[in-house]
Amino acid sequence: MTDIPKVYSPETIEPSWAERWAAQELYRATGDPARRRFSLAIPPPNVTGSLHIGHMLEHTEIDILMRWHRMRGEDVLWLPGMDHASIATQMIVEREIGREALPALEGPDAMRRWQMEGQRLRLEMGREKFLERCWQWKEESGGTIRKQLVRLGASVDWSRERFTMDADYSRSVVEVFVRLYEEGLIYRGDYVVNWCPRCQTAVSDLEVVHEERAGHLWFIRYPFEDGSGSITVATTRPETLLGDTAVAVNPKDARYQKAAGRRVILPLMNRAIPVVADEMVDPEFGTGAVKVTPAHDPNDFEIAQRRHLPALRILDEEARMTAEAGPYRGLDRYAAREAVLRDLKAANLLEKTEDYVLSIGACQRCKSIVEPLLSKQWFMKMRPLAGPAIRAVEQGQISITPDHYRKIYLDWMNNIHDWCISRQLWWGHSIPAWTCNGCGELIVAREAPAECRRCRKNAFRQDPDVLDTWFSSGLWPFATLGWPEPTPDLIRFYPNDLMIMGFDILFFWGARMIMLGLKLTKNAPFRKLHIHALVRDAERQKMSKTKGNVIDPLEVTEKYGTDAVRFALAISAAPGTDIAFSTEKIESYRAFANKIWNAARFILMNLEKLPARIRDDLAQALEPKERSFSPAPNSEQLALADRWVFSRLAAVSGEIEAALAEYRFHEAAYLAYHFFWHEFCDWYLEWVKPEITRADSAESLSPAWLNLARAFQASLHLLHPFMPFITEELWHRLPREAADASISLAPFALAAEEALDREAEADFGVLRDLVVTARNAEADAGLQKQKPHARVASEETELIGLFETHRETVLRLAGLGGLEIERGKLPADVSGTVAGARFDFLLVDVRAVDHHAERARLEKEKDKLGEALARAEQQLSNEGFLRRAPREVVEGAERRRAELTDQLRKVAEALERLN
RNA sequence: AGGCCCGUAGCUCAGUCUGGUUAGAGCGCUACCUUGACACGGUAGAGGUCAACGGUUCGAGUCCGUUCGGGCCUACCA
Repeated sequence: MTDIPKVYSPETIEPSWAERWAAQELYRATGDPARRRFSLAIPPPNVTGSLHIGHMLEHTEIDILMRWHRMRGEDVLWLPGMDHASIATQMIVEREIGREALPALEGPDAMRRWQMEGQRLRLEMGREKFLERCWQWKEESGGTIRKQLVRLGASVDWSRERFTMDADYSRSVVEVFVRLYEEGLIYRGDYVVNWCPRCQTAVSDLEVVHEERAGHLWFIRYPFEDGSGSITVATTRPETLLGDTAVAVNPKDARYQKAAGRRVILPLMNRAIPVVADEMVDPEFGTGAVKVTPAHDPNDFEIAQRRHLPALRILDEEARMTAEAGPYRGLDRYAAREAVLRDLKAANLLEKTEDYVLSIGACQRCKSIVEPLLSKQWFMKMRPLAGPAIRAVEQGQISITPDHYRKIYLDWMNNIHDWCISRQLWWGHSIPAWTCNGCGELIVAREAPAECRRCRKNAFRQDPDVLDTWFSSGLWPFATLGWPEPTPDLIRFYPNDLMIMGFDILFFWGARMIMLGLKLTKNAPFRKLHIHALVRDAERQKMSKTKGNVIDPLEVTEKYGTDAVRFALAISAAPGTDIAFSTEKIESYRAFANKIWNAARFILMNLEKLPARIRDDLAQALEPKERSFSPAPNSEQLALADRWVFSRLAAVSGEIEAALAEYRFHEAAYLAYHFFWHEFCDWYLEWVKPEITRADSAESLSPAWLNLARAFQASLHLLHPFMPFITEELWHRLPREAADASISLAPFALAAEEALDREAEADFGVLRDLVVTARNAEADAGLQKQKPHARVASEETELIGLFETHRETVLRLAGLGGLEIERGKLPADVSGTVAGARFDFLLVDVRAVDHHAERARLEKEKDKLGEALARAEQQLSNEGFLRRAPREVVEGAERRRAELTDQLRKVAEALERLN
């Protein structure tokens, strides 16, 4: 029986619902062709980490939409999964291995030492063993993420879970590589790439984060070979001079007309190198002459290609000087810089040094300064892929929201560069390329070749590198559905209807998915791409572990309940604006959950008092068979409230749906919040309270009960996408016929559109105004406790009738002892008369009125009204306004003027009486 | 170097695209209320020259321009 606690404790109900939803496979997509489908693939979290608050926002937004679409009767697929996070996972596993080997280490340096030791041990243990460790890690960490998703109530289809390194998925990856290679869109070559000397791998442009740092610009003299003077170059990296193979000047630069074609002696190395002319050189910068180091600078590399200059690699994979650096061999890049500068100074070749702020690139993963390095890598040609991806967005096959991300996407696409896709790592998809041991032939194939097509030998070595993780993630929307096989799922659910992601991976992932999807499936991978906000802390700082301002979703979930956290996120999620998040915010929506709980508690407690037979009838009446509710005819007093609440339900449902359709989560959540708290609870529930708390034993289900139960149930449905747990729980506590059903599979909007009732809303509104006017008057008079008597008068016959009908309700809600209802106006000379637009109101027998406070209040009111009136009059006396403004605006102003004049007059009269 | 976003109540933000009532919300604050769902509550209230200046317009928080302040992104300036 009614053992409903006064305070809602989410922890007592959430975990069990979460498990039941998953265990019952409630969210398994049916594939039922009779229903409209709605599909979305989860942005796969990394197996490396557990979920953070940003994930929770993402999953909240997605889940709201998925639940909403499902409740609209659609066949919804939300496909879950994870990606293998090549570089990040490898780092973590290395560190683990290092930690095991050196358990005694501690202190700030421990991590780094473990990492180095792990890297060494990895090479020692070999590829196979290391990968075993990675898989082991993946099982553990992946399990954690899965548990978190379940706990957060994400309505995903677990039967279709995917991992980017599943066998089927890996086959898709190989297929894509081979196809693109055969088409010439993937190629291998020697280019200057971003090399991370710590991770020991190439990384793509996007994986390099730029940062401004204070540095220097060194001016170095390169003497002409013939001894006639010198040419001065400016550089931020003097140590790379050891690998210079030319000096370049702009051909149009008058200063260097005679220099081009001559030779200079490379300082310290005493090598003669040419001065070449190349357009790329900016005459404005530095001295207008630039040293050319083809193996360590992408620009220089291009110059070298054009001018047929050799490339000398003076730095190795660990950023130490190679044998090419002669006497500097073995030095670290920064030690080498010191040595070079010292020697230049000694040789009097360093002309000057200037302070200079330069932008420096660091590895996104480990923050080491990346080194531009010439090496053999695999690349994907992006221009041919970008064209269709630009058109798809420009022509609307894919819509990107909020709108300004569309422009950012197009801008990036239009300036795209080739993508370095090979990584010198072990954890990931091996590149399906083999080199013949006999003749060196390169063979790219779906499977290991049996014999060389050129020399017929049968010994090969496979390319040791793996693919960038984003290469495989780029296939996510279709590879998860079985592509390239035409599986039923692929046919049914591809292209996806929607993709939601954070801005930080728009280029990494979103753009590449679009390009690859269009290329490989001839289809956009999704029709809509929505970019969600970033969750920041209350001071709008980015959350980070080092700052210690992170909000851990599981922690706050346990403390405040998933529903509260979800709701706090949703109601803060205005498109295009970052979210300032705080536990205070969560607390206020925990209060909302508590409010819902207590409304239910009230209803359920009274429901218990009804005879069992009536409850059975109610259970039947709550089955939404016709998928729409409207108010059952009721007593005159209650009918208005019923009509009103169903009208509001119908209107609010529509507004929420409109907001959700445009990803205005904040608005949708607010609408549900405001309706439930400030309409359903504050007015409807209060209105019908006496009727349902009455203890008499009814023979049959009363319309009051039927309407209340239905309105409450319909409210739960509206709230369910935002607060799945509490709504599911309460929905089940209502009398039900089928115990195994779930609110998540029931219709979203239960109130029928026919329930929209403007007349009921208007009438209810006037009564509400009367109650509020009375409360105001009582508060002003300091009489909240006394239950004073009052008079109300109106010149409208209908209002008189309305007031008469609802006199009892008004008395109760306003806390009045009695109410005279009169036709006409109230005498203006009686102190305390409040004039509304449609009625006058007066407290009678008011003794202790604070005249001073009353006067102050009235003065203020008068000023406010006066200002508003002046504005209206000014507008109406303006001929331009009368001539040009639309009629309804002018009429509105006229009406306002009339109302304000009336109100102002009454306030002035009241003031006069006081004096 | 280019581009984007933001500046509205003490705090966090809606509202600006599509100009037109007396500019809203949540939290916080003040007063009153232990009324039989809820003090994670109820009732009422205080609090804003919408960053500044100029322009367009009958009318600007909303459109345009400039300035100031804050944040972000892209880029091969050696």
